[in-house]
Amino acid sequence: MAANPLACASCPVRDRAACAALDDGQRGELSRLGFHRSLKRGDTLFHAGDDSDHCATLISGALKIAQIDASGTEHILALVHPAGFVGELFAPVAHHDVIALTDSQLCVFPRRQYEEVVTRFPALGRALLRRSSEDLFESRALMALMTGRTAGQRVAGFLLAMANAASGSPCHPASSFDLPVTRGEIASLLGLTIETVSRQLTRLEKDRVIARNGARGIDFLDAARLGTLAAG
Amino acid sequence: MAANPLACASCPVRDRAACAALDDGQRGELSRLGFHRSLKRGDTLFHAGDDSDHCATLISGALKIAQIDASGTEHILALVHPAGFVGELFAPVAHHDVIALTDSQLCVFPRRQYEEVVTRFPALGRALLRRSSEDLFESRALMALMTGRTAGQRVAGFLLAMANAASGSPCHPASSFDLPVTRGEIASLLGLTIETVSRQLTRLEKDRVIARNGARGIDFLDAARLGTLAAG
DNA sequence: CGTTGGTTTGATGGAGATCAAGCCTCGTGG
DNA sequence: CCACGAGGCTTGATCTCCATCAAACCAACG
Repeated sequence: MAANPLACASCPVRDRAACAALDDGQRGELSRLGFHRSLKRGDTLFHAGDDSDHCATLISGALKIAQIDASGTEHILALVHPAGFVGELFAPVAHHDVIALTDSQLCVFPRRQYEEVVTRFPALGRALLRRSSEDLFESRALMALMTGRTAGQRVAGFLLAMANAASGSPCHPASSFDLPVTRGEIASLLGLTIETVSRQLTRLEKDRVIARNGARGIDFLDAARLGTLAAG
Repeated sequence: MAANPLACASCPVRDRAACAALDDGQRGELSRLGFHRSLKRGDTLFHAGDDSDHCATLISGALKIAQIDASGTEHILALVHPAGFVGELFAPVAHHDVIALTDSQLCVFPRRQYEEVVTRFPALGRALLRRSSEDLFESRALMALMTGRTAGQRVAGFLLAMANAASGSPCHPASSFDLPVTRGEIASLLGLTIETVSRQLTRLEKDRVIARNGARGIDFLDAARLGTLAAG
């Protein structure tokens, strides 16, 4: 949780994150309020129920937004990729847990001061609205991915989504990448069990649609086929 | 699609919708851009793939946001209740269909002009951001409601959610209300089949947890029990 | 090494999908 | 006024996919 001065000039997400909507002077002002924070895999950034007094932009790594249900099982509601924004500006307390899936770097801001900047620089508000709309669209896409689809369709769709996320641009998905999540996390995202996810992956490998490098590495051998499998 | 002048003064959602963030003068300006529109059950407001050139606030009634998958089945991604906002301000084309579930009244605005007002009145942008965040939270709640839960839990949770929506305030849910949706629409929302939804409802009735008035009416006989059933 | 956390594989059972009738209820027209 | 039909709803019988239970495997690490 070291409080370094922010180095926006060399920030890898400087033109994709919400703060990209600001000009240099405005960004400079915002940067004086924030600080960098590093998380290791498994570290918790926000805890459900805590005061919602900070927000953050993800610079590198990956986060999960999750919830523990009444029976103690974790449900992953969303993944956050670099340039993503987390934190609730309107609720007094956090609704969900936000946890690092891999080692991650963030820009963290005190919520109060961030809100004050939002009101002073409406362009930032617009950028947040755009991000929020995109998150909403993504959440609905995930819902569509889960409902009324078989385990095979869900896993295929998930792999395609991760390929897009891995390359940063949806136009040309990566054909070889590492999953940032464990089998259990995939299962939680897709509403399946670990075993079913594992079986679907071995099946895809047997059918020569993908190859696996260790537990996390994925290579697409037949991306087109994967697409038709996902579409069902 | 009659173009009446908007009557904000008597609008039933005037202090809950996004435009509530504006003062009277600003709202007057916005109102000159919009027009009222009535939809009958089943009417389509926006069609997936069409140019996203309008947005709207729901005054009364109920809408569904839906998507047709590759196999031709409709998936309902969200319900919209009065004071809700629909339309995409950032995408060039609509991602989803927006269809009336019951006869509905809306305020419709040309997107271009609405955006222009948003930039001029940042308070409106903030209000939209707040709405969007709430929609996002609701979408995630629906995801949590669907994943890893049995059919009984989903239906119970759905009934509670509808009771809250029917009364407008989450603090005191209605104990007697009409569902705005058909069995098929419930099934689509919950990722179940019509038959399963029907069976769960008859089961709840047999167990004296609810009573049914015709096909759409629901009375809670034992709301507490319904809550424990939903929690699982 | 042994331990630990994640992953794979196998055997079994059950919740819910699917297939197939029958049943209300409302609106239309003879 | 009643017959009729069309949607929507309920109920039953069967089947299937995935959860569950159980055990072995693998790699990293102290």
